[in-house]
Formats: sequence, structure tokens, C-alpha cells
Amino acid sequence: MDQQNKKWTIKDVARLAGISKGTVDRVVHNRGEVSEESRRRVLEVIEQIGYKPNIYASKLASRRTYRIACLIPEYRPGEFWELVQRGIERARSDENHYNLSVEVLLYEQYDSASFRRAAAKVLEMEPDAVVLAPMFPETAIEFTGRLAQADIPFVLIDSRLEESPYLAYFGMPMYHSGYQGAALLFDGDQGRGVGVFSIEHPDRRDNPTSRRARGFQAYLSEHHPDTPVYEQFIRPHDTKYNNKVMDAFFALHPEVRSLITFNSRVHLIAEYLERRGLEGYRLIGYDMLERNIAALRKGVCTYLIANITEMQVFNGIRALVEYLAFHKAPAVRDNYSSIDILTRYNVDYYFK
Amino acid sequence: MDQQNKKWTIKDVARLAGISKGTVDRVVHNRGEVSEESRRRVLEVIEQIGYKPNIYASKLASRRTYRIACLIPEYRPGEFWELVQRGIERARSDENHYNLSVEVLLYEQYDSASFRRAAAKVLEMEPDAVVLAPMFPETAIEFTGRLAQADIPFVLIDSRLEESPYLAYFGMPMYHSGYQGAALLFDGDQGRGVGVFSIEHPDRRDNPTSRRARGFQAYLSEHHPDTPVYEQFIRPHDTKYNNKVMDAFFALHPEVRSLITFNSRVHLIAEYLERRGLEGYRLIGYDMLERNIAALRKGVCTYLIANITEMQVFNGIRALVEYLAFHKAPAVRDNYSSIDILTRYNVDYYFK
DNA sequence: CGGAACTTCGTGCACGTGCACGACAAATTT
DNA sequence: AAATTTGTCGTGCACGTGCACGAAGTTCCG
Repeated sequence: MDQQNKKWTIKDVARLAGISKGTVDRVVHNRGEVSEESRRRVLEVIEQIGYKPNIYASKLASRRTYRIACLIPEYRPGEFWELVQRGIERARSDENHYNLSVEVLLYEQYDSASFRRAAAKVLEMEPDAVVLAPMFPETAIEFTGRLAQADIPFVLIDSRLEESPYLAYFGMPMYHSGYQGAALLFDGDQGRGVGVFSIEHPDRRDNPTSRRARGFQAYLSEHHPDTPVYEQFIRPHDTKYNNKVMDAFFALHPEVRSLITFNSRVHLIAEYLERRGLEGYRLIGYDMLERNIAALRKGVCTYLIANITEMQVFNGIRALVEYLAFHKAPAVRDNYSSIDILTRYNVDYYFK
Repeated sequence: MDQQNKKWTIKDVARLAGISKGTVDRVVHNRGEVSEESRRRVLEVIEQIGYKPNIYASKLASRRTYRIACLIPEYRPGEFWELVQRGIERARSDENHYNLSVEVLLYEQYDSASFRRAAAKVLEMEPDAVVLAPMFPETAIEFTGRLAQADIPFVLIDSRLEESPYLAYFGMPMYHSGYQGAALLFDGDQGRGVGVFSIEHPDRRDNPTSRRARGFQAYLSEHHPDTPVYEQFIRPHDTKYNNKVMDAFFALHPEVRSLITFNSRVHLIAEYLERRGLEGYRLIGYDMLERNIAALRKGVCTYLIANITEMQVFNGIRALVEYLAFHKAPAVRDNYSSIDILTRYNVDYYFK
């Protein structure tokens, strides 16, 4: 066949299609102003010889700089969304991304009015593309409708709005990470009941975390249908309250040795256990927050189920740039990260 | 300060240093033919304004194609080294690596004479750089000496020859992966003895696999010093023999429920258990061979400790290209991959 | 002192693509 | 029929760097 190592250029395509390179470029970038006839011939030649644009020449020549807006929840230091922010920093400083400006808009995690305001700002600044981590499905759907209307492509991270016309989604497989958590929790020690700790949420029913809980439940009913599950609610920033309710919990269920929480704050449990000097528990949590890692290293947290969260946004931004530059949609629309199992013994190797 | 978003070009540097861009280029690429005075001034300006060469313009202009030779063990389909080969394919087809040609030289895994022959061929073809997976330390050290003498940079994968002047190393942390394997093996089920299966090797004492075994032993003596360990040798391609010795093994140690093997052929054990209809074992192995994955999916293998082996070579090649193009040594010399824990529940997400 | 050899440096083209500009013909309007 | 608009397309410069080529200056040697 064609020698596959031959690097075809846009000039070759033009020659073979019998037109000028300008027209080929118009076809490749869908810039219009091309007759159907020419368009067909060009695509044919491209297909046949397997022409791929030289990204180096392309980036060099392109004076265009893409503006991408990221709409994500506000966070305090050490919270989950800080990991996401890190991915943005990475995209910013990535040497491959010249002519790319990433702007971050934050909204309050439990305040849909705040989301609406931030979303309005995004629309106002007319970015070339958007990265969205949605918290309020209905409001977010409305927002994505506006984006679609304005022809602004967007990727979703963390939470997938199935009904919206997103270009791609990047996130953890929540259901299966819950399932995996259950499998680890019951591997060895079983039958005596498990404690599930949840964060009191102001509202929000169908959040990603609940999908994790459903995966957990599925494993339970498939493998250990008779094991009792005791749920306990705690608060993100109220140590006194948490001490009180956990004291009560462990007094009430002294036989429980297996603990899990589906949100990213397992460190709250770990720190409680440490304060009280409680040992011999199997404690499983999610996400690589620094305080979680610390609990893992100390052995208070047994397993941490996580992923490289940075990569969610990073890959999202990459997909957008790819799309903006080459009108090329990502190969896979729903991109699930791997479900990494971290222990005190392998955690060190998950940092670069 | 300087506006950090300003993109300085080689022309700016030339202007500020009061010389031409040709000279700046000579300084940047250490091509010599530059007076000490000019050199100093150029470096000063570069440092001060933070000039970074535009990699796109650079790659575009560079007509040079780098030839990289990979010296790795020969393999049959489904063996560990096939995963490495896949990384090479990936580097080859990676769109970012224009002007890069990767050639693979294979040697027989247990035949040092064959290694010597292949190594000689590598030297003969005078590549720009080399990727080496060494099996025979002494012979390999001699070879790397030759490479150093010929000023050919090389990276090591899989096995690290500490005494050789390698540019970088990419591999799994073997000792800790053994340690982690032990932790998983004893998590829950303990005390009744473990079976360790090893491949009969023609020779080779200090191979990577043995480092894994040492990590395993370390965990054992730290946490379960009294647990008996029974070692059993099997053969890679002799099912009849393996059946016989494993039958004997399980007859002799009926109480053993924990099994592990440190090489990449846990599927041999899994397939045996399946053939005999044996269940209720905790079986742990290493590396993502297809047959291992199959055993994991069936639930015969409990945990598979692995990493994305492809990335070892891929990253190795990248480091070499980086070095050849910009004389830039990798940030970290010893690059350890993460120790991923795979189960039947999360394995699907480890493929792209 | 003349010329050769060496050192240092500047000039200019090439790399493949993006895109502005304008040419030209066909279609439409005046 | 002339003028204008519309639809297609080709031309040519710019992007920042690598490197060949040769110019200019310096040193060396007989």
C-alpha cells in the first residue's frame, strides 16, 4: 500500500485533489466557502492517503487563542474541588498549550442562586468553550441549553447530565466505585454489620455520591443480604457535634468493625477514631484529599478509593482544545477514570 | 515584573543580547562555535526573561529524525514483554512523535550469548539513543559502558542497573509491590500458611522478581512471622508437570488458602484451580497479561497487582526524545510506576 | 607580510499550516 | 445591459526555529 511513513502535507492533498491548499484548509476546518464537488474530492484524497495535519505547523501558524471558562464549586483548602483546581493549573502551565487561556468561575456549592449568577457571567464573557462541574441538575440543564444555543461546546466533569448535549464527560464511575468499596469492606471481615457515614446535605437528592451508595447497596444485597447497615449523619465542619453522634453510634453498635463513607471526607471519621484511640476497624473512604492521605498513611484508614482527579479537568480541557482546533470530537464521549485502590503501602507511588 | 504571558522569541533574545538569532540558537543547543562572552550574555538574557523555545516551531523546523533502538527480551504471545512491545507501538504511532523511528531488537530471555549478539547489533547501527531492558547484569553493564563511550544516551526499563550511567529508569517498584501483595494476602485471612509459586529459572539470581519476593518476606516477618510459607516450583510451558506437582502440593497442604506468585504467570495457577474445580482460595498475582485478566474476571484470581506497563517504554522513549531535542534530562531519574490493585470489579476501567 | 586555517557570527531559506486578501465567474439585482 | 452581490478559489505572507552557507575577523606560520 502507500508507504505509511510518508508524511503527507496539505500541499500533497491539494495537488492530488487538483485544487489549492487554501481550499483544502477550508475543508479540513469546516470553514465553508467550498463547493460540494471540491469538498468531496478533498475528503476522498484525505481518506485515501490518510492525511493528518501536522499539529506543530498548525499550532505555530494559528494565532488564535482559545478562552475556556471553568465553572466549578468554590472550596476551602483541602476540599475535593481543590484537586480539580490543580488540574486547571496544570492545563495552564502545560507547555503544549500555548494560546490557551483558562478562566475559573466559582459558585457556592449549596446555593443554586450563586450558580445561576456564575453561569450568567460565563455566558457574558462569551468563552470559546466551557468546563462544567454541575451541582444542580435542573439549573445546570438550563445553562447547558444556553451554551448549546450560543454554539459553545462544553465538557462535563464529575457529574454527568445525561440530557444535555455535552461534548464529553470525564469522571469517576461512581456506581462501580461504591461496588468496589463494598467488595473491599467485606473481603475477610463480614457479617457483623457495617457503619455508613454520610454528610448532612442541605438538599440535593440525586448527587454523584448517592450513586456510589447505590453501588454499595447492590453489592450488599448480592453478596451479604443479611448484614445490617447502620447509617450515621455527620457534619463537615462541626467537630463537637460529630464527636457526640459518633460516640453514641459506637456505643450503640459495639460489634461493628467495618466503616465506610461515600463522600470525600473520610478523614473526619479517621480523625475521630484517632482522637478516641479506637483501633481494629476497617475504614474505607474516597478521594485523595491530603487529610485522607494522612489517615491512610497512619493506618487509620484502610483503603482509599480514588483517582487522579487532576486529570478529569485536564483531559476535559484537552478535549475542548482538540475540538476547537480541529473540530474533532473526542474518541470516547463518556470517559471514566480508573478506580484506584490506595493503601498505606502503595500510596506514595500515586504522586508524580 | 515582566508580564509572564508575553511569549519571548529567539529574536527577542538576540536583540536583547545584542547578537543574531543564529548565535542564540547555537547557545541554546550547545552547538559550540560561540565565544564565551556571547554565551554568557545569551544565557543571562534567557534566564532573565524566562525564554522557553517554542516547541512547535522547533519540531516543525527540525528536519532531524531520531533513531532509537529498543533492546528487550523476545516473547511469545501473551507474555509480559508483549505489554512492553505495545508501548513501543504506541510511541511509534503517537502523533506527537514525528521524526522518530523506533527499532526493536530482541534477545532470548535466558541466553546471554543472544543478548551479546543483539547488543552488538545495536552498537553497529549507531542509534541516537537506546531503551534497554536488561536481563544479565554483568553483560548489560558492559554494554552500557560501550554506549556511554559512544556517547549514546540510554534509559533502563524494568530492571535498574545502579552502576550504569543511565539517563533515566522506568519501572515498577518491585520490592514494594511484593510488600503490597503480602498485605493484601493477609488482610482478613491469616495464619494457616501461604503457598508461593515460582517459575523454575534456568539461572538468574538477582532478577526483579526476586526483589518482589523480598518485599513479601519483609511484610511477613514484620507482621506474621509465624505463618509458614510453602514454596512450589512450576514450569512455564509444561501443563502436565504443573498438574502433577500442584496436585501433590495441595494434598500436602490442605489447610493453605492463600496463594501468591511473584512472576507474571499467575494464570497458570488460576487455570489449574479452575481445572480441578478448587474454590475458596485467595490468589494474588502480578501484571496485566490477558490470561491473568481473564482469571481475575472469573474470580479465580482475587487481586492482580499491576501497572500500565506500556507506559514504561513510552515514557522512556519520551524522555530520550526530550533529551535529544533539548539536551534536557528528565526531572526525575528513577521513575517508579504506581502499584495498581486490580479486582474483578475495577479492572474494566484500567483500559483505555 | 601574505596567505592559510581557524573562530565566531549573521543571513536567509525551509518546515507545514492558518488565514487575509483579492481574483474571477456565476447569479442576481437594478 | 450594466452593476452588484454571491459563491469559489488561489496566492502569499506570517508563525518561531534549525541549520547550511558563507562572511568577517583573528591567529598562525613560513
